[in-house]
Amino acid sequence: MSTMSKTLLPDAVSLFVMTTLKDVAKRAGVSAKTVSRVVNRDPLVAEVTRAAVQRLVDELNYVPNAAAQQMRTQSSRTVGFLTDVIATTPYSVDIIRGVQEELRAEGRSMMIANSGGAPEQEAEYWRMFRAQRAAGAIYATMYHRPVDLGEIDFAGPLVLVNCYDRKHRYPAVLPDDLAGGCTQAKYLIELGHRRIGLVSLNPVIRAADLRRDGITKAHKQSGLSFNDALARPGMVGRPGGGERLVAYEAARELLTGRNRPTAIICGHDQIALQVMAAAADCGLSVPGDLSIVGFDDQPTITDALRPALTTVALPYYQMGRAATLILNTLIAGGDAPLKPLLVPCPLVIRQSCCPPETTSRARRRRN
Amino acid sequence: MSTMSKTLLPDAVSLFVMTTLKDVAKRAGVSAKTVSRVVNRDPLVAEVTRAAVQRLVDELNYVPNAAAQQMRTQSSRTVGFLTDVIATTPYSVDIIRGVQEELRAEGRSMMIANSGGAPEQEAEYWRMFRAQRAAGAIYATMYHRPVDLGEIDFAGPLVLVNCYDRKHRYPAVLPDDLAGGCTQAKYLIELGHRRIGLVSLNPVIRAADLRRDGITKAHKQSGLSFNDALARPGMVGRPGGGERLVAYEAARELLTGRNRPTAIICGHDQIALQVMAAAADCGLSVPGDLSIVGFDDQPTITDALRPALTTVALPYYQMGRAATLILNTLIAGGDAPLKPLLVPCPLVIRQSCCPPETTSRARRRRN
DNA sequence: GTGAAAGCGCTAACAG
DNA sequence: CTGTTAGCGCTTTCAC
Repeated sequence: MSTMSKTLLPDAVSLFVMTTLKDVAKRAGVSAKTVSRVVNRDPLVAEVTRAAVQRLVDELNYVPNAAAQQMRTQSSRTVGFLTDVIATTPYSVDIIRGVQEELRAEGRSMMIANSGGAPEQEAEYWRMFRAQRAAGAIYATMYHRPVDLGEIDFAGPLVLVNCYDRKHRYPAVLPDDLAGGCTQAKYLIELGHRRIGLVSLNPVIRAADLRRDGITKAHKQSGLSFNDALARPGMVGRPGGGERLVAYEAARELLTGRNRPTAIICGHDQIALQVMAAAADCGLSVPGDLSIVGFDDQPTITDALRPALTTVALPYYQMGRAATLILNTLIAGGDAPLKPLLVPCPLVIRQSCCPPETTSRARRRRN
Repeated sequence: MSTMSKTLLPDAVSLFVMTTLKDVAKRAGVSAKTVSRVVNRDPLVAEVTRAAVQRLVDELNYVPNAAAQQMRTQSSRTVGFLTDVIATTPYSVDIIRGVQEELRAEGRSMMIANSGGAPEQEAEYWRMFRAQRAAGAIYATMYHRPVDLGEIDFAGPLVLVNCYDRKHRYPAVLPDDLAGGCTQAKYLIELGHRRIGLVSLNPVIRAADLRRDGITKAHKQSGLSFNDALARPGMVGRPGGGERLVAYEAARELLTGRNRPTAIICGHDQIALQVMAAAADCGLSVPGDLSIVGFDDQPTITDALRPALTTVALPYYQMGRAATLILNTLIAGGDAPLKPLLVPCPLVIRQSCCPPETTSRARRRRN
């Protein structure tokens, strides 16, 4: 049995008359304030009263009206979450999961909006967050990039995820792409590879540069140097409009050219997918003849590939949590780190890499 | 310049004192009600007054307090969106996009929550929606399945997406998996294939049965019959815990056995990925020696594969929109369809299928 | 056309 | 320990 009854407003917007504090108070024979105390766990209530009221609260299934609470306390438990293009990189939605997990811990709720990248829609949603009097907001992009937020129509604390404001006005949480690139290269170097190829992200993307720097750094740390002749872009065109995968062709070039690499670092798992296809078409076995390491760790690809793909994970879930922790601190009046928080990208070892020497032997062992 | 000023509550919860109706009214030298009229586009306001008030509204950047509106009108523009495990099937988040698109058209906002499948958390979130006095709710699962919602602590209208209540108490929007399976088979049959294999979804999943029925139906319609001996599960184990891909092994069985199929229908794109790997390892070229058709249309896989994967799309975005249209109708006091709404799954033709006769010739043409 | 008064459900401040 | 009063920001009702 529900305690709500349905009625209709003139404009046919449905309305649920729900149990109120007063209802509970009346039935309990106490004042509204006492019920309020019980519901809010105020210890200054006699145990007998508390129990009696609580019983009625449960029985009537009373849930306080958040709007009324918000009005009275002048404070909101709602946080706004705004994204550009949700789900272009599928697992980036894990950011949402992470955010929600932390919000839940603080008893906050999340109002979500997705602008599709259109500035007018963004403005509309900031306004919506303002209308809700959101206590704070998180702005997330679906790939790592700088953003121009301009003058935002929202005055609460704001934390950026996967992006950063060019003017550094807001705290940001970013994947540590430089270290990630370093991790990719280091792993291959430690396996013994010396001719390492790169089929990179779209060069116009910030992560592409950072990863490249990481790869160079890893080589330097081992007293080696990365051979630029073995690097090719795996994607070209404008991101979010006409971007094209050319990793297959790039990989074929690398694999049929002189000085064929024994391992290839990929800008992401889709690129790895194409590099694997190119290897197969060149008659090379993976990892026997060619080791491949991806980026992102998109389970639908990495687990499904044969051999399963060794990759570096984008820690979206952790980034969502980290951003929310910062936001919670800001809402509570605390301070945020001045510099972007870099979240590490862990290596996920599967079956697509092995030492270069043991080629045919390793391959046989594997079968 | 912002019109908000920041202060702190005793418990350090931040609060923004924002412009109110009264502020605008005072500055405009009119009553609060008049400002309310202007903001709500009530035509019964003198044009001069309207313009003057509007100017101040813009200048002070006044946005009505949704909580106060909700209290006074006893009606909420908020809709709750609850999911089980967001992002296990990556593109299922497109449901969110679809929902949001339709909500925006109605000026509603969305409160999102994700239970991870835990019943206690679900209960917590229904409570949260109740606290917000949400006008309605959408419950979405990340793969097509029946759900036991039990007694839900929410009395507003509820629409299910990608799932249905065993007791059929709520309207549901589902992908038309039967027709989808039919589409897969029909396409191959029309290309001329007569020995069609199937590497299916986990048999415990409802869609597996429906698709199978569709495949059988397509064969019947062409006066053929589907050969059960060419069917294998591509996934085994409990979904959402220990589920394993075995499509590679299944495909090898089919491809090395007698009566080798000239085409394989896959339960989803990851399965197709493994089938493609198996084909390559058996020395078969795709589509020359073997046509492959997937399901889901996960762009990260289908566009990245070489050859690009012909597949049947799961219409998540449309499903989200359809569910929200139904919800909007219900909120407005209208009726919902009694039977689940089946959304068609369109065929997306790429490069992984061709007629069976032209094997080697087609292959050469393609290169 | 416009304004004054009342009240939605809740809690802060204070009184008892 | 418990109750009373007042008011958060808005819109409904009704009067002018």
